[in-house]
Amino acid sequence: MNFTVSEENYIKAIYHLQEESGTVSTNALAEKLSTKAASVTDMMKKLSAKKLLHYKPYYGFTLSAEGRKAALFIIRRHRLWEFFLSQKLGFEWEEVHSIAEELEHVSSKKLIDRLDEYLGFPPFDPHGDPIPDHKGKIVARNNLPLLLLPKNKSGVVCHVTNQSAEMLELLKHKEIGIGTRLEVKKLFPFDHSLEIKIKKQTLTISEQLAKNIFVTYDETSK
Amino acid sequence: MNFTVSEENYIKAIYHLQEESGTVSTNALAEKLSTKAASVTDMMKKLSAKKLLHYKPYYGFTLSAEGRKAALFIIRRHRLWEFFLSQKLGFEWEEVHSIAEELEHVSSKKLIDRLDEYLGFPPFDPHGDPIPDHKGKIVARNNLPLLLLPKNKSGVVCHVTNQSAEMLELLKHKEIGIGTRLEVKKLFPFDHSLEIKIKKQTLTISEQLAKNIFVTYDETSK
DNA sequence: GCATATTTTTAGGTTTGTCTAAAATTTAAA
DNA sequence: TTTAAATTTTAGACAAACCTAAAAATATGC
Repeated sequence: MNFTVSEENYIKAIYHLQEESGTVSTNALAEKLSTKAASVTDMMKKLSAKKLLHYKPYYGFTLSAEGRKAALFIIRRHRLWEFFLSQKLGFEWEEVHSIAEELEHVSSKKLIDRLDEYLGFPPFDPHGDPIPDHKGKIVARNNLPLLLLPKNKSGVVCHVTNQSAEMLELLKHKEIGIGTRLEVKKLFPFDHSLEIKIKKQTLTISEQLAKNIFVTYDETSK
Repeated sequence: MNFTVSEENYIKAIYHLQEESGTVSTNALAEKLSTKAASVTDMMKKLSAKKLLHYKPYYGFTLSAEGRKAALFIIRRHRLWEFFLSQKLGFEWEEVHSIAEELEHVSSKKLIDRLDEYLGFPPFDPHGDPIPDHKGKIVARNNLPLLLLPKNKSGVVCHVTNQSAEMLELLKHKEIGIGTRLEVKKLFPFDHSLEIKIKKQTLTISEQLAKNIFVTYDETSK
């Protein structure tokens, strides 16, 4: 199967929306892709004719097995390039997303499998998202939203959901990254802000930021 | 300046045709791009409106200074990716061209400059073609067609012009690559074939193949 | 349960890059 | 130098991916 750049962007966006919220509406997809609802409807007809999604007019759509498989290969390419950019070319994590957005459409399977090997088959990209393997298989992540981490128990940041440059800039400023070990010390009901400890420092983060941070909680650790 | 994939392919093709034969005709360009003359005329109007080429209907076209600069940056991207594919990912030299053809359209300048640095600022790609630097400057090559290499003087292969998979396959079979040192032993007037010596072996190559091989001739060597 | 608001689809139009067929222009040949 | 051949351009169409505005269908409020 070979897709246009536009088709690939739609497939990927549908996959992500399904992950985030289960359902995908025409308007939600239009917003995600910065396009208009009418354009989405056009493309839905095209993709459903190609059997990539189940589509019933007015009742939304979901990816077919084949569509999901296609999405996973696009995501594989995206995340491997992100890893390459960050690891080999020294890009900051807030820069990699937009460049990988272009590289992901280069579709030689051999290229991607070789790149994967060259990078040492990394299981996660720089944002902590899992990288599908050469068969499109993705590892399950055992993670917890930071807001649910028990107080005074340490966790390790493994994933951030929102990948806007704005949020990544804030995380970088606070020196929070994938792999950072931290503890929640206090929760203020007034504005739902949290006080957390990283190494020796104590700092405050907003509810909005905390919602986007996921940690692995290692029950045996201190 | 930002170009579409199509515009970039036209700019690059015009540059190469100019290099090869000085002039560029509508038909030659159409053939090079596997398209039709009418499509070429359409694009010529577009590119000349963008001041990338000098165009007078019925009298051909040449790249403007700006068009040449654009071409050199596209070629820079292409050749750096070729080098990466061959050097880092272990691709054979006949495989790199078509993959680089896609990668070259990813246009982040920062990406390419970082890649260049990562690769150690290579001056030549795997086919021996020079890689323009970050300012678009290209080094002059001091090379000689194999047919003009004096008999019994050794030269080093530095460049092959035809980059079809067919020719590269043949070169690989005969174990001739960039950097191979060889000598011309005999020239047969009947079919213009050559007998050459590589290391300890003697082998025969056709005129057709020899025409596409260029060597550096080091006068001080044996 | 009906009227109104929201969402989604349809209808019709635009741009980019392509095509075929016909017309215009230049080149070559007799 | 005049005519035939080859090349190039124009004219008109088409597909992909997008748009706006209007119509259709679904969801919501009273």
